[in-house]
Amino acid sequence: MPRLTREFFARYTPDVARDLLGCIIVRRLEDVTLRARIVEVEAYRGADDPASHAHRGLTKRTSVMFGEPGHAYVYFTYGNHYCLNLTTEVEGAAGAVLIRAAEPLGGIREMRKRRGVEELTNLMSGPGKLTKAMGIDLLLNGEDIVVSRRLSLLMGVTPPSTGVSTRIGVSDGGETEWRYYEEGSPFVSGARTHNYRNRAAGRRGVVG
DNA sequence: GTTCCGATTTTCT
DNA sequence: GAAAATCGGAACA
Repeated sequence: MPRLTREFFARYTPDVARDLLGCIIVRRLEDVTLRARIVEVEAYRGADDPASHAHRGLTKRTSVMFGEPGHAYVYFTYGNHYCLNLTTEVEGAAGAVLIRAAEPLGGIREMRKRRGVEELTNLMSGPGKLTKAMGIDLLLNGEDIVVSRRLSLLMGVTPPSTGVSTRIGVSDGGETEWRYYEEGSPFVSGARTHNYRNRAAGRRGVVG
């Protein structure tokens, strides 16, 4: 399978986000290689996007979002978790796609060990879980995933049915529907542990 | 320098 | 259903 190119990421962020569904994340560790198929993402842009870290302009933290497309933007949040994003848009314009959930494909034993849980659908069904399962932390912030050996993305097959909804966990995201997920996938965040129907099911486009 | 709070997960009631 | 865990970045003084 071909590796995703610089050009793939140098586009309108929501388009990149949607196209990332089905693509494969490859994480090479010292003695194991972990592979997972992306099933849920969210798009974040710049000044026009109040939910984005880059909304208030360029800072030390968000500089990666403004830089060359095709790099990893990793940040630490809630004092406990890391989140993996892939930068988009041409250099100088802010943009990134948050990888929210994936389907484990390879190195599952290692992922279980890192997560401390057995269930496949609970291994990477959330942005914090995903980074923990794949051993992704701030050391990978800024990594060029177009050429990196430690972290790379492979072209995949777009899911037959893609769901769309508002973004999760953002306080000021408005009605912007920039969350994309593989419809019906048990590996999507909240598919088992939460119950969207109790919250804002309609706004999230998740029914049943 | 100080304060506030988050693109979350887990655990307890 | 609610809250704790836990820390760095960004904003304000």
